[in-house]
Amino acid sequence: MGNSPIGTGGDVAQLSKFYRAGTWIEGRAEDQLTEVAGWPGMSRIAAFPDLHPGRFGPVGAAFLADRLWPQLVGPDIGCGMALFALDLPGRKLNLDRAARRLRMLEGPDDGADAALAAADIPDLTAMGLGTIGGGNHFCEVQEVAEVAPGAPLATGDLCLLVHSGSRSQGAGIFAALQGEWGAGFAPDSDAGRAYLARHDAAVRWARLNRARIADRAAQALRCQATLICDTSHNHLRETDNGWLHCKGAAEADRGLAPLAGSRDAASYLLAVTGRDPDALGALSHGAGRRYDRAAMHGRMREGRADLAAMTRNALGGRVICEDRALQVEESGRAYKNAAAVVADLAAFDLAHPLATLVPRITFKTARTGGEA
DNA sequence: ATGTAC
Repeated sequence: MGNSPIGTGGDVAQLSKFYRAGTWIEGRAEDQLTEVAGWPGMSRIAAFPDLHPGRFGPVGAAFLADRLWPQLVGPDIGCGMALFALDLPGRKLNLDRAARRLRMLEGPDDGADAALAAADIPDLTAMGLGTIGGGNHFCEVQEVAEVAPGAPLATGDLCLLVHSGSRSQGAGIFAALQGEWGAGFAPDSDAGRAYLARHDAAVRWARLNRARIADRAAQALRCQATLICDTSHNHLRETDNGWLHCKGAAEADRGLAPLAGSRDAASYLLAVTGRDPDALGALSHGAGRRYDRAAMHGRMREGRADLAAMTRNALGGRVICEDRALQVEESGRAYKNAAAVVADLAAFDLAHPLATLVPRITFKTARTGGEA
């Protein structure tokens, strides 16, 4: 199911859509799918319910090709979601005190150099390691609400969801290409090999970055963070059938995957089935944007009182986002309904919810650091 | 996405 080959010509990728008729998908995102399906050497595409328009192609899809397309990965190479269990019960969380302490994430990571040296990642520096960055990135303390049998978390537990990537490292790798990817890179070309090596390093750096952020957040909260799962959603890798590019599409080969909601809506821990080969081993990574950044400024009041109210989320939790534009652009209203995304994934038997994770403190950015 | 441009 879900297959809808487009066009009548021969050289068009097979497109599989994993969303149902009632799911909100922007027309421009589907136009982009059609466009990328016609790129040379593109064989199969899987599109997921968090699909939305992006700069070089749609976000929320996986693309199988005979060559490398760096623009389908984008500048934030290795960006992903990592979920950690905290050994701190939800009933012990003092929201205001914890929010104050988490402000230390704004500062530099004193352990970055040592962490990078231990990881032995070639040709990248520790600059920015352990920091969240901007845009849609965040570090969120969540409380487990509902759980399904087999969940590695229990109701009332706290966890940490970190969404971040390779910061200026991946952006530098992408920028160095200067847009000169032509009709993609042949994997065995000098340019292709050089990009792949740098890409792989950035993917490792980004995973390390999420672990550093979680360690720093746990330190701020006087507890320990234990990794549950970490899935990259901007990367490419070689498969038996070609080069798989994931853009806003999570790795679905790890049994588990986090799916981000928004600051106003629950995230999910998913059990991944891996049953449908047309999904190309990928999966939704979040709710997906409903409105682009510019549109959000036309949709929200931005007065002092309005912005002050945004320090609380819709569920009584806290939001630390002391950047005026980002506060509006990353409002919960900018995102689609994560529960509907999860329902679509379940309907196609791609993944099923194991735990519902309610946002308690969303940390984006602070103007000043936190208390010691 | 970006130690955020001219």
